[in-house]
Amino acid sequence: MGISDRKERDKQEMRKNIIDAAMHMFTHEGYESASIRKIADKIEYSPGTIYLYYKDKDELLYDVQAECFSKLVELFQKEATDADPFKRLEQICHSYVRFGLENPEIYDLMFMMKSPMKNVHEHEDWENANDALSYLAKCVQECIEKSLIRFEHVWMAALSIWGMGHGLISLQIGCRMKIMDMDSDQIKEAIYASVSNYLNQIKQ
Amino acid sequence: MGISDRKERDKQEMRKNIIDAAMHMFTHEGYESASIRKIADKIEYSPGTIYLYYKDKDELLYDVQAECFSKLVELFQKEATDADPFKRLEQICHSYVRFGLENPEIYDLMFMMKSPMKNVHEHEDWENANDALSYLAKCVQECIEKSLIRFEHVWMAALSIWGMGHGLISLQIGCRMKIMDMDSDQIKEAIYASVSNYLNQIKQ
DNA sequence: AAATTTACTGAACAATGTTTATTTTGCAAA
DNA sequence: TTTGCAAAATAAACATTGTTCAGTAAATTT
Repeated sequence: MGISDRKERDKQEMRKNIIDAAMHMFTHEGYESASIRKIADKIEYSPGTIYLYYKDKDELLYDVQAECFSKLVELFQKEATDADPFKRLEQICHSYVRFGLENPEIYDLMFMMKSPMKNVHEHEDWENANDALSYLAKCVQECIEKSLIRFEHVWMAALSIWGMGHGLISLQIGCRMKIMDMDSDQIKEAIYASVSNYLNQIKQ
Repeated sequence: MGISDRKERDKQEMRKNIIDAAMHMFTHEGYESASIRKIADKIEYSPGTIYLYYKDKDELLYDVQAECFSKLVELFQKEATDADPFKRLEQICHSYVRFGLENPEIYDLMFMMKSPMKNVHEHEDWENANDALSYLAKCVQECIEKSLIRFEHVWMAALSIWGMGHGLISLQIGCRMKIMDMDSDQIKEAIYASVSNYLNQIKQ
């Protein structure tokens, strides 16, 4: 059926339209401005229309999140390509930290906000993050196979590395680094340094 | 002046009243239920009254956060008392992780939510967290002085340890651990294991 | 007892996510 | 081309938010 195909295509196009508007709102005006009404305004539709394509805001944010993750994966593919697995691991971490610090609102949506995760139910998996996390996991696996890091289990290594990176980034984004008496630039340097230092500590 | 003293005491008492109600709301009904109106309802005042004691909700949440931090410090003082600095460090981390995993809403308020931090301005310090962080920092300092951990700078060690702990806890609270195909209990075990493992890695 | 300051209220405002009755639109059949 | 119908979009409404403010009650001072 050609017609229902086109209908489906139109629907996807409208969704893309909505996602793009939301994304733009997020990056340029900040999260607080990304209300359903303002997104609707931007694409020149009424607020109700968005609910013909998404059952609620969480579902929409989940799709925006997906878009963000594909940008992160792109970044990995561009910046983390060293043949040596450990160096590649360093590149991944560096890209990840920079991505977080330069795009705090987007990082928030991807790794901190609860609302986009509301529709990822128990025993379902979080598809959005699969590619990005696989990129890390594969690299970690190679590192372990070649005995480049002091870990035995891939998942534990990946979790620890992710944990360290995310911890520092999210403390900064959440303004908790105000406890340190450093200015913003010093803090960012400290975060990069801490992650590098950690990688050196697990190196063997 | 005795009268203005009593006035001040009354004011503090009312604040305590509000904080307690908010805290109870937070822990028992969850963050979403902790609206100004519901807090006002609980203490049997009108919503407007709360604004005679707090200029906005952020300021109120900041005070609730303070209460939470004093509970965390109490926990440290109860559970992290080993004479050996490294063992004490392990106790601190263990208490911190357990506190986070058992009180996700409170942990959120303390370490994740932006709103209570809105009134902590640039070049001001985040008083609420001082005692808790000092507890960690002092312990770390002793560890470094006795060459028990592979770190030279206190602040970098503290930041790294905090970063790792917070990273893992907040990923779990923010539902990001759904990427791992483990159930909730397994994930919690993995978090404890990762933190312990990290401490062993920095041990020297 | 009267006047004044303080404490509190309750209604209103603006903004949010969401639902629904109604209208507009697009398209196939007559 | 006109008619009828289904799909798409809207405008208005609802229930919540945080917050403000004019008015009222209470407490204190004169």
